[in-house]
Amino acid sequence: MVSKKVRGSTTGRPIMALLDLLGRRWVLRIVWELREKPRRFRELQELIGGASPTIVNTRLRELREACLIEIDPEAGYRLTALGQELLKLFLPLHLWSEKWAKAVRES
Amino acid sequence: MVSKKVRGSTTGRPIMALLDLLGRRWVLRIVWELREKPRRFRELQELIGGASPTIVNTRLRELREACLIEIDPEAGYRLTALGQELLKLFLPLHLWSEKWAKAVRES
DNA sequence: TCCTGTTACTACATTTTATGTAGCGCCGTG
DNA sequence: CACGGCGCTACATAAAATGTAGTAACAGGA
Repeated sequence: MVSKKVRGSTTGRPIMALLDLLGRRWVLRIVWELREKPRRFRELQELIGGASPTIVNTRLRELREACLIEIDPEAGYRLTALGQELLKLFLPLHLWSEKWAKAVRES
Repeated sequence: MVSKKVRGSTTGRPIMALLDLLGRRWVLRIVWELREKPRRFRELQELIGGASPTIVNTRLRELREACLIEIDPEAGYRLTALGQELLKLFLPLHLWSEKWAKAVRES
């Protein structure tokens, strides 16, 4: 039973489960920080701004259960093929976020 | 001062502020549920699965401050032009989530 | 062998955030 | 003027995240 019941997603619709997973604190950030190369636990923790090890570990576990990241004992945590696909969908956010920040600042 | 200090995003980099905002509980879900048409407060609350009015209101305020949604007194809450752009970036997620769910199930 | 450092975590008390339920004030209809 | 729908707000309880400390495994050096 890999697709364990995720918080509030009782519909069974994948998009809801995904939005729920990605909407948890630090999850988007973790995936983002793994975009370049694998990272070790502590390195990752510092990159995302010093979240507690408790929650970092919890999220890493959830992401592993979701097949988005995996552990390479040689290199640390890295995105799976699936995780990389997801990241690709998110890359345009980087560019868009600049535009957004500008618009918000001017409002 | 619109770009108020968001949780943990001290870098000033827009992408970090954006990931932080979108990583808050219910935010992705709210944007998603506004994809088709404007929704009223209570309607939205039920669509996303019955989050408390307290938090729904908090998130709606944050999203308004981020210029992603706005209120139309006639119709309720709706995405701004900026919000719709963001949503467009997320639409591929819908299709991808099906593939992801399948892969996770088989793992 | 013992010391030191690095790794990935876990424990737990405190603080922050979300929930659940109730209810308020405003408006339009009958 | 009662009624229902609207967008909230109040507040006590419950859940989640933080901060700090510490554990256990492994590696290299004296």
